[in-house]
Amino acid sequence: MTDEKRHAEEAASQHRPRAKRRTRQRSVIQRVLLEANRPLSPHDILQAAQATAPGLGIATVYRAIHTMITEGLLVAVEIPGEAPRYETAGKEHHHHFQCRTCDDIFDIQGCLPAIQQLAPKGFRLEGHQVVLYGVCPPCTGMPA
Amino acid sequence: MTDEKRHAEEAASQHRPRAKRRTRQRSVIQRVLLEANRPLSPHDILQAAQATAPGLGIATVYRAIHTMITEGLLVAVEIPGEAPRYETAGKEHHHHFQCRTCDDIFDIQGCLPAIQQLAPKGFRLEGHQVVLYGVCPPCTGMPA
DNA sequence: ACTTTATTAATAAGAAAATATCAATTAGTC
DNA sequence: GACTAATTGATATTTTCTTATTAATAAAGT
Repeated sequence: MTDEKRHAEEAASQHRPRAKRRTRQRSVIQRVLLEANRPLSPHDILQAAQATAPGLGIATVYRAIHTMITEGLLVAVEIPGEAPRYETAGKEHHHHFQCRTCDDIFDIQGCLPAIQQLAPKGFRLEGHQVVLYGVCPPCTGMPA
Repeated sequence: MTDEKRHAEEAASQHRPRAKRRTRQRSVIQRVLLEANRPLSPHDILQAAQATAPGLGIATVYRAIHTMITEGLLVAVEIPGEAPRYETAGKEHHHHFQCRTCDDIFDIQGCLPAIQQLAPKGFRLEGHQVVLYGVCPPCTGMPA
């Protein structure tokens, strides 16, 4: 009856999972995102993380992304016509730049308060997003 | 030999297709886009056009979109996290508003020249896009 | 070290958008 | 009105991205 009793207790304790484990894969993924300091796609993350964690699978990347979003560590960055990227949460309001050569996304500081004036009468403005397009420093031939 | 001669002529004339036909379906699709005066998704177009052209298929909508883009009558409008919409070409530079209630996209007149200052040093700025989010007049309870 | 079970890697499956296929239809021409 | 080929409608297929499955692995507690 020991098993049954334990099961009953677990059920009573609202199906509490043992605990979140701190795995090597998840640590590597987190570090990759912190060091990149710009939005990365799941594939970007996989590529970068595999340097430190060989054999890492794409499913694990997606699972880690979901977990980290739930924990408030990551936010999704949506760029027109592109699959979502992800970057570390907590940054102050900012926008993004997409390089037309390498397709990478970069953070852009600053905003335009005047943007509040663009909404026509009758439209309730709740938020906005600015995306700049062009060529990033590396792709223009600059060292870094 | 009449047939062979005609074929030869056609081949010589660079495989010229007989002509673009002005079909009922394509006319209806074009009218829908003109009257909407805002970006529509292929599904939006299908829905609206079926009122006038019962039995219209989604494939025809996609084909018409491609044709019209090639002819310079339409342009694609990409909104973050959304499938592309399409609107009539030739409008002057403008941006878009997405309603968080109905997901519809609306044209927004005006722009922000100061946006040119947002690109950091080293980034070659070639274009930009602004998307406003909020609630459109109909969804706020306004008649129209 | 041993046990438990959350986590992983590999891959199948799913979801959504767009395209290809093909017999039937129809616009444009004679 | 008849003819020819572009076009259509219905549907299968492809493509891309994401999630589910499952046996094997490996954290964390004892």
